[in-house]
Amino acid sequence: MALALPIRTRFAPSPTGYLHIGGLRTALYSYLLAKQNNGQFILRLEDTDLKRQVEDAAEAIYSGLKWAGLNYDEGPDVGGSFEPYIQSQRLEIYRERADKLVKNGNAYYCFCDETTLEQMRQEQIAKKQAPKYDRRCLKLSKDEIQTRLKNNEPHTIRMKIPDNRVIEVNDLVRGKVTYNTNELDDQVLLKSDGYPTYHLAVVVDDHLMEISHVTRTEEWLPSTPKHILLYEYFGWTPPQWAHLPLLLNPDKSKMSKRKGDVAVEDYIKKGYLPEAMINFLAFLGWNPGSEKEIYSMEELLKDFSLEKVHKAGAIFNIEKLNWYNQYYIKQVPLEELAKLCIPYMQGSGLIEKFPISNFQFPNKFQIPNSKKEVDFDWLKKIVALEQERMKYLSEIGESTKFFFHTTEYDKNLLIWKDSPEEEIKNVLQKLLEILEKISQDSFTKEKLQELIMPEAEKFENRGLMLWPFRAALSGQKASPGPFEIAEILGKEETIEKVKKAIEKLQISPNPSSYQVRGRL
RNA sequence: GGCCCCUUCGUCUAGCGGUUAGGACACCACGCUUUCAAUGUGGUAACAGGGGUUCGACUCCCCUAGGGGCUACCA
Repeated sequence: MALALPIRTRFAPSPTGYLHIGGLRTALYSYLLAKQNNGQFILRLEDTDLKRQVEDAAEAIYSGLKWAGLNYDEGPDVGGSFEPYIQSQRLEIYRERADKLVKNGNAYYCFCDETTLEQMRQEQIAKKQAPKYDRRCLKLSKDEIQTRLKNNEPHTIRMKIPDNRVIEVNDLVRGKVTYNTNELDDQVLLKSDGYPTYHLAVVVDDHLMEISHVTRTEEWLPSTPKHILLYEYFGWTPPQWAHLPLLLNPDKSKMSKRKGDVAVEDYIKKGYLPEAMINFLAFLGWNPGSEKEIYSMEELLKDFSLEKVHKAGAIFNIEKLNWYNQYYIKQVPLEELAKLCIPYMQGSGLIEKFPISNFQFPNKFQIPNSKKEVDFDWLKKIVALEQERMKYLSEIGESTKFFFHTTEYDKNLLIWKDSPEEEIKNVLQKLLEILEKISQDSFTKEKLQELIMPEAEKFENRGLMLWPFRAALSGQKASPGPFEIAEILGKEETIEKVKKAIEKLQISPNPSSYQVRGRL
């Protein structure tokens, strides 16, 4: 085996304003490859398209990677010995390299403007030819080039692709792929605005930054022969390539913004845990070959290997992500989970926001539009009830709102199966009597259960009492059980809610709901 | 259109010449159960098609079909 060079990988997104979920997986694989070999993982921003500049776009990338635990050793915001890591700050470097290629005859000036090129393309398409630059500027005389340059005519620098050569790409996941240079276009390397295209910049930077393994998605495979040629022109040793399968929409098209949530930020907002996201993403295109499905980052570092990466694209299946997330939510210690839930409770208006500058975690939380104040332990109890029900953290607002506010519900919700309203009312009356006898001090789940269950058992089906009880407290079709809710609510509020339910049943039935109930 | 890549249950996948084609998600049924969730048990469900090679093909080769990517002074 050859002496192994230090492994350096990079994640090189273009800052578009958000971190793409597919980008995160690419970053993950790159990170794993570097870190499992004691190598370095680098972040580089490829902002070479002026038309797509987005203000503060880098921030989403930094924070998304950090959220996922993909800490980079070098990058724009952390520095490193190959600075700068932002391509728009390296323009001189690319210009210099491009000039060198022109000097060596591997590239040439092109003065064609966009309309000329577009016209050319249209004509070629009309003639059913493959659109390709016709090299008209390659035929320009030295003198003409000189005068046009002197006149400051806008121009680009194009790569000169050799005729009829077979270029072999040796890809770590795809094996050997060959291309004939006749199919390649004379790629623009330096644009007329002085910015490099991806192709120039990526080759120059990967070389200068001593990247050993280029991991990127499959869409780049067709341009790899151009990159190989550039390495050759420069006299550099190319890196190893690994072209990863694409992440697909359910309709099998490349995942895009138009077809659903594609920004990591969206998933954070929804309340996905980084552990779940990493585990899920890792398995989209790779698996250990065993039946183990739960993987922490440490375990991934141990078992991940490029050889086991798939070739076919993988559909981003949100159901599976949900399952992973639910699994990981159940693993989080309650104290921590409750803390994680607080921003979501604030976001949905369950509790007041507190100043972010407050480093101190508050002891008391205000409930909006109410004088009520609750403490962290109380919130923790609520979170405990939801822990095994939540698919993602943002559900907490909807599923627990009845603990915080009085909520409206249809009185039919109180009806157990086909029981007459009158009977439900009596049951709730009976329940009320029991509740009133319990002191606030012993208003616990256990005590309530001890006193109420025997009463409920007297009915043919205990649901006759337990259902209306639960419905009265939650006002929801689905919720935790009545005893758990009652304990958290406390005696006063529990009784208030039961009374309210009884009142509902006393109001004369409104005709429409009567019909909805149906006599069928 | 041209070039390239890909193809096992609906989805993520195991399989690397001989398996009752395995697992997970989802789905369905049953159990537990006041609802939901969780959980337990069981179930439905796949080798794109056609040729070869071979004693034997999901596995190797070829063709076809289907899907995807690229084909910009975007990445």
